[in-house]
Amino acid sequence: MSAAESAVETIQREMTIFARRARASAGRMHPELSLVSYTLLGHLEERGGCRATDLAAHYALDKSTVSRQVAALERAGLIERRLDPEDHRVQVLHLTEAGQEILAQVTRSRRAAFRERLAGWPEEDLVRFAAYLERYNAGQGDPDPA
Amino acid sequence: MSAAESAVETIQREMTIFARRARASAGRMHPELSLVSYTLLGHLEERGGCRATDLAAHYALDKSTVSRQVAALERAGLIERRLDPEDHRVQVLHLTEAGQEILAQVTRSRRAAFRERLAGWPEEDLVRFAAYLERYNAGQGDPDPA
DNA sequence: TGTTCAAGTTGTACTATACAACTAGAAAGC
DNA sequence: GCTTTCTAGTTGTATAGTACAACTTGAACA
Repeated sequence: MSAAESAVETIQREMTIFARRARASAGRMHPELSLVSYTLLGHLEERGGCRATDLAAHYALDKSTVSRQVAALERAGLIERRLDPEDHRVQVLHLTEAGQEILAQVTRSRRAAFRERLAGWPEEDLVRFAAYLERYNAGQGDPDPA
Repeated sequence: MSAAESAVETIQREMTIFARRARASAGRMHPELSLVSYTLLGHLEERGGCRATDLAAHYALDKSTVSRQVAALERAGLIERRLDPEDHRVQVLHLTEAGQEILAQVTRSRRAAFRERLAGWPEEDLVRFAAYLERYNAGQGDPDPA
């Protein structure tokens, strides 16, 4: 096997290991916000509000799944729906203040965990690793072969 | 923010994106074997058989979860249980021939997907990316801060 | 105006998971 | 040697996340 084939093999194995562990540990670490909820809130913050359909398309989730997630986040007081005056089918979702706070808190906690995990890495390696991950995720084709 | 902090931020974000996508696409691509089943079969192959309790410990799963996974894999004819003659509480799990075939087939399919995803990467980058992932996953402390 | 399209919700089902209660067998203490 | 305690595994129950299909409501188009 060439060095390139062997490296692809390793990348597959390690990405799989990571994917398998990720959700469970995310749930243990942040019981107040699942990985999906966290992602959706983050998207809302980044975009400054969007529609449920946009979330579904962007994250390749069924609209019914998003609908229930959104309902739960609204029940929890983390987001609010605003009817689009232009089109009454559309609800534009926005973070509430509570939602912004929880999001910031979980982000801090996740960032601290990653920082600790990556402590001792030389800056040069961190930068390169980050670039590789971005390049991997930006790849075209199937969204993820994991 | 320093370059290192910014890189940690990116690593967190990209690992999260990957983790979120991984399971769904794994299910779509390999409906015959979930990510967990694939991992368990792989472990059995690597070890040449082991106990359900070992699987639970190694993958931080509840023993009841493993018990049901194992039952499903046995129903599907992919593994078999052998009672340990030394200790009648213990069942040693082994891949069947069918299990070996399915595992090999899914491994090939996954490897092809990764190879395609990583097509065009220079060998040097593949090798470095692989090394970073191994280093990340081997890190001590919390199993995964995702 | 009526047909078709789009946004969301709800009913239903399935998978993965955990925790708790249980059974069966092994080991240890007295 | 009997009883208590530990270990391996199963089963009952509950929850989260997900998809698909059927439906409702509103918009757009021909």
